[in-house]
Amino acid sequence: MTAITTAAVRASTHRPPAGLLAQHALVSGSNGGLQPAGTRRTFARGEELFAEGEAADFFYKVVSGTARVCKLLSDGRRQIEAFQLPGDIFGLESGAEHRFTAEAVEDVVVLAFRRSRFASLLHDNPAFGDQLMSSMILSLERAQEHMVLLGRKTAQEKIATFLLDMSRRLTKTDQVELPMQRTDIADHLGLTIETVSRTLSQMVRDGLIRLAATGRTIVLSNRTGLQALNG
Amino acid sequence: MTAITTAAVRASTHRPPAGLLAQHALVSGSNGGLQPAGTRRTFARGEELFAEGEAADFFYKVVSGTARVCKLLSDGRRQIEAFQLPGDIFGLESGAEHRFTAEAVEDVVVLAFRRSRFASLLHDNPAFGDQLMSSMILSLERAQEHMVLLGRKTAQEKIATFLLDMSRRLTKTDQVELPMQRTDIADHLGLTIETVSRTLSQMVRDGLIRLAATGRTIVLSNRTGLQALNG
DNA sequence: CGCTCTCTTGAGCCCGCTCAACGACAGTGG
DNA sequence: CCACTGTCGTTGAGCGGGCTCAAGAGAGCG
Repeated sequence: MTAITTAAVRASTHRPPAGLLAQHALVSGSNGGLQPAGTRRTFARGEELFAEGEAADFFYKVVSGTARVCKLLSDGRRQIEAFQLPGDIFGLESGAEHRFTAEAVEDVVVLAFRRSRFASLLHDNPAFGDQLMSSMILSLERAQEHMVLLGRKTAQEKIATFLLDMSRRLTKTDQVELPMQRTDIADHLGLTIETVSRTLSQMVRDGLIRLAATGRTIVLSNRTGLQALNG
Repeated sequence: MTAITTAAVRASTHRPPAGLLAQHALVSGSNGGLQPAGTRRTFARGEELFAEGEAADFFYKVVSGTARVCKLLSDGRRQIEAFQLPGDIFGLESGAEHRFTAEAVEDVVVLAFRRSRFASLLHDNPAFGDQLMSSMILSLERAQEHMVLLGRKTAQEKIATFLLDMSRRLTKTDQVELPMQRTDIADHLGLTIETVSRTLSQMVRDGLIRLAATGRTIVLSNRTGLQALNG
């Protein structure tokens, strides 16, 4: 049981999907032991998991699919703080309300955990507490890296970093099936959709990547070249 | 020391207490014996607390002064992820090494905690673990807000947000004594030093702020106007 | 087939950057 | 006391990367 929990911790760090499968087994296996069971919930593409200002009664762990956590400014400008992929934990707040909105980028299955039992979870189940702490640290590190990207990288560097990151988190191969559309990428990288599109086209011309007809499947044909743009 | 710790946690929380924050009462209500003692260390202006790539044996809590946590790109571009003010906890990593550099913006006094005792701290002292978890969540929330700023706000909005934030965290009055120089502000907000300077000058002309001769002391003479620029 | 949604491409503009000069101090040494 | 020097902040002139506005091309679907 302890070993299973440990595997779950690993799944939330930069690890291969292997750990992920173990965790699915864990959830469905419901041993009623050390791992607190969340409630399984499914959201369709575009659906809202929670909205800014709502009571933050739950936090979430992605089982499958992709969610985006974002914030809107008063005039409609949007920043996507992160894409939440399988294994990621998100939606844990210090205050009573969610300060960001979470939506399904594509159909997504999550485990929902009641925050009101947060303290008792931590105290009764140190292993789960460790997992949560690791997850928070990981989220913070991702956010820190992303601030460097947003504050100091050029459009080309932003896209290169994004593609390499998606490859690492999604497939670890040179072929990446992006779950999100260009608008989401733009709002994640602090660009406009036109700049994202133009930059990708330029990368094709430069032989760095290849684009499938739909535009969602991207082949990283020159990983070294992309890494050189990483900063 | 316990008094400092408790006040610091409160000062760094910008939300009304909710379920999670019940633990703060635990911390403040606990006797001094439960709070693990860190090692007090002092750094002079410009000194390095730790560098990117160094072993992350310690994490820190600011007692007085200001530190900056930053990252350099290969060509010298710099992003300051955060300014650490009294009460803030930083330098906790998921890996073995620090992924960012921390330096003293002005003379700074910190408490250093050994990370190797991290797990035992958490288990032997749940209150301290709660405080750490709250601190991580707070850091993450700050990082998220900052991503909105970096990705989607104009120079004027960035400066306005920064000034209001510094006022809230430092003095809570309309007169702010900035501990950092223009270069640091620029690298924090994803701007150049010239743009920071020009924007501040324009704000003076617009009657939003007043600048002392040295430039470090800023009076927020029109807080409402600044808040309108906040996004 | 028409409709919608998504993505791409073009043309021109503007905000913030680059390059450069200058001013205000604080130390420091003669 | 002033001259010299380094650091920090301000201001100006001009440029360019990414944005805005606009049109068009595919793909999916009824």
